[in-house]
Parts: sequence; structure tokens; C-alpha cells
Amino acid sequence: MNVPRLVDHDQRRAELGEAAIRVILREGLAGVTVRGVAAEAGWSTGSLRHYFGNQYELQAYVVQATTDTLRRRVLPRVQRPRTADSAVEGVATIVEEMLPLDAGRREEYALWAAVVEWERQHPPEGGSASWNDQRALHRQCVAALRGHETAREPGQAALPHPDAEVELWAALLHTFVDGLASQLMNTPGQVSAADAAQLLRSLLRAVPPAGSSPSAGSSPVGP
Amino acid sequence: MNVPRLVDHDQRRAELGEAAIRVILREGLAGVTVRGVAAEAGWSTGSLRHYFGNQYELQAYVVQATTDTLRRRVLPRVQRPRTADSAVEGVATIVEEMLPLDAGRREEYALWAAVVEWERQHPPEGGSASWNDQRALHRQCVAALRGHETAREPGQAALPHPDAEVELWAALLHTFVDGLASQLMNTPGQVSAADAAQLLRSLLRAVPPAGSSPSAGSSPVGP
DNA sequence: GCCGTGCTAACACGCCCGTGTCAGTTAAAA
DNA sequence: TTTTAACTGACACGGGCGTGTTAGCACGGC
Repeated sequence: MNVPRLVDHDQRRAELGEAAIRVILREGLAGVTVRGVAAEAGWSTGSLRHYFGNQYELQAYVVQATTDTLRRRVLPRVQRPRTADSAVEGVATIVEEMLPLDAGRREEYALWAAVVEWERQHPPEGGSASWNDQRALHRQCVAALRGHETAREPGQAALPHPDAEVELWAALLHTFVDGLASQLMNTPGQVSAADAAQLLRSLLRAVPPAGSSPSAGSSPVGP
Repeated sequence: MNVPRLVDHDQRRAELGEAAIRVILREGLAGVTVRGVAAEAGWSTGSLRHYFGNQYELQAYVVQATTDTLRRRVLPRVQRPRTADSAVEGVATIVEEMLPLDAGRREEYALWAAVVEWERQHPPEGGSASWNDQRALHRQCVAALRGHETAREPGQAALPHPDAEVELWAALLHTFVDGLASQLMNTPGQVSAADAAQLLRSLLRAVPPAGSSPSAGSSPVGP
């Protein structure tokens, strides 16, 4: 049986994925067209369609590739060891790794927003695995936050921090971070990076008010 | 001089605006095409283009009309008098008027998001009047919040609430509300309306921690 | 009744899109 | 060297888009 020249499909697809990411950053997810990505990669549409039969397949692959890229870029920064002056500063530096505070992180957030847009338009139907995976970025962050909160607090390391309370604080922080990111992306100039950093620290100082608990409702947010 | 039949341009444009709003709700701002809006209104493209020479003019008008519609629908609800059991509940019911907690408010938020998207793609250049106007929706809410905070707090009505502190709390709440709205729109099912209501009240209970101030930086957010 | 202007709607042009088809090319196996 | 299957790239089709043009229509004034 003859075996003609064979190209590494996975590598070609990865190459396509990088080109598509450039297209997303330039024109958004709607700009990820068969013709557009092929041109960006320097191919013809026929060649591209030999690897992706559909525009749907192309976009689905690109979204998955973008997800992986983001995980590889953001997670190490979030999880890298820190020597923070205070618990507030420690958590703040973690959270800031995911906020669009400079050009690089703005790119990352734009990519993430494109993934969210895709998953909103194409609900995962089968299993909720996909965007749960996305959310894991924030989720894993607030988990790290929990570690910082309970472990590194110098003065009150032994204070009772019931899981429900920490869970609530994490949910509050998660939501606040979403809002901060939304403001940084949608209305730049209205809130600067420095403003965002200050606001974040203000919230971190305010939200676990040392003694009094914010009276957690029974599981205020889903798993 | 002969004066043939004359139609009320403003009324026709308003009619077009309503059709365009339906299109936005169905297909998003990108669906606001000359052909699409004309078909939605039951006109021909030629007729439409007699009132709007450009797609740009059409979309600009639609965005403005949407802004006005939102103001007319949301502001009265925000400003209506309330008899709240507590300050937290009072502010919560105000803020909830702007959160996409049911189908109607989801529609309003989708329209508002379309306006924000437009203004992000077409920066106002001349003056920052336009989206400042948009932001005024939230802004005016947090102003109402300030009134509630200082006036209606039963137990500690005379406590010193320096303007800088209230300003900071308002900014924190504003950002939190943005995040809550973003989560409700982008990942429904992840956080339900009831979850959002609970989270909001948890934040309101936590953020002004009765006595200790969150140590406001000098003007943490712009005007 | 007639006119002329404002309005209407149909068509045409060029562009970009997704998709299908298919002759040509390439390189590994025989 | 020949074969052959995988790969390439160009073209065509249908459709939607923005926009320009233009013939026809309606109706207030004469």
C-alpha cells in the first residue's frame, strides 16, 4: 500500500490556530472566517478546508486552542510563589494576573472574552465541562486566595474561617474581578489600571471585615 | 410653490428605531443592517435610505434611540420612592432594577451592552458626553445609594460618612454590579437570579463595615 | 384636472462570505 | 521509475451586505 507524503495534521492545525488567534485579536471572533484565517496563515481556502470541513469546526478548534493557550500563559503566573507583605497584597497580586491591566493582559482578556462569546452562542449541551473549564481560571484563583487567606494571615492565622464564609468571600471577589475587568475593557479611560489596583485593594480590605462575618446565606453561589 | 405630501421624519425615524431595537434583541448590534432593519419595519431599503444615508447614520441613530429608551424605562424604576426595611435592602432594591434578573431586565441589559459595544467601536472623539451619559445610569444609582446610605440608616444616621468614603463604596458597588451583570448575562445557570440577589446583599452588608473605614486612597476612581 | 416635488421601491454593482468541485502536484512506497 | 493516495489551489455557485441609480407614485398647491 502506497503512503504518499503525509503532513502532521496536528501541527498544521496548531499553525492555523496561531493565525486565528492573531485574527481574533485584530478583528474579533466574527473575523475568524475561512478565507480570513487562510489568508492570515498564507494558505488557500482549499488547503484550510482540507483540515477543517466547516467554519464551525475551524472556530471550535480555534476556541479550544485559545483556551489551552490562555491556560498555559495565565496559570503559571497565578500559581507562582509569592512573598507578599500582607494577605491583601498577596491576593491582589494573584488577582491582578488575570486583570487586563496592560497590553499583554488586555490581549489575554480579549481572547478569553472571545471564548466566552463562542460558548454563549454555542451552548455546550452535552456536558457543562467546557466553560466550567473556563471558569476554572477564576475559580482556581479564588482557591489560591483561600490558601492565602487562611494560611498567610499573620495576625489571625488561627481565626475561625468557616468554609462557607471563605466561599462567600471568594464569590464576592470573583464577581468584583469580573466587574473590574469589564470596566477596564469596555470603558478604558474611565477607570485606569492604577484605579483598578486601588479599587481591588480597597475591596480586599473591606470584604473580610476581620471580626464580623457577612452572614453567609446557605451556599450563596453554585458549585 | 408646490408642497407635496410630507411625512413626519422624526416619527418615521422613531418607528425605524423600534424595529432596530427588535433586531438588536434578536441578532445583536451586528444584525442592524440596512436590509435587516428595513425588512423588520416592513419597508424597502430605498425608503430607509431616504431617512438614513448611511449604515453609520442608521446605527448612530439607533444607539441614541436605544439610550433614550433605556433611560425612560430604567430611571423611573431606580428613582421611585421606597419603603425599605433596612439600608441594605433599600440599596439592593435600587441596584436590582439595573441587573438582568428577569427577561425584561435581561433585554434592557442586552440593549445597554449593544450601546457600549457601539461606543467602544466608535470612540466619541469630540466630547466624552455620550458614554458619560451611559455611565450616568449606574452613576445616578450610586448617587441614590449615597442618599440612602446617609439618610435612611436607622441606627447610625449621625455617623460620620466622609464623602471620600462614600465615593469609594459607590465605586466598589458600581464595579460589583458590573461583575454581577456580566456573570448573569455570560454564564446563566452558573449564577442564578437568586444567587445574584444574595451575593449583592452580602456585599452590601460587608462593604461598609459599620465602624472601620476601608482606608480610602485619594480619589480612587475618576469623576 | 394638472403639475412638480417628496417619497417609494426595485434593480444593479461590487464586495466578502461559506461551500462544493476538481484538475494538478507532490512524495513515499513499490 | 512508476504508482498512488494525500495534499494543494483555483474556480464557481449562491447568498448577504452597503450603496448608487432610477423609474414610478402620491398628493398638496395651482
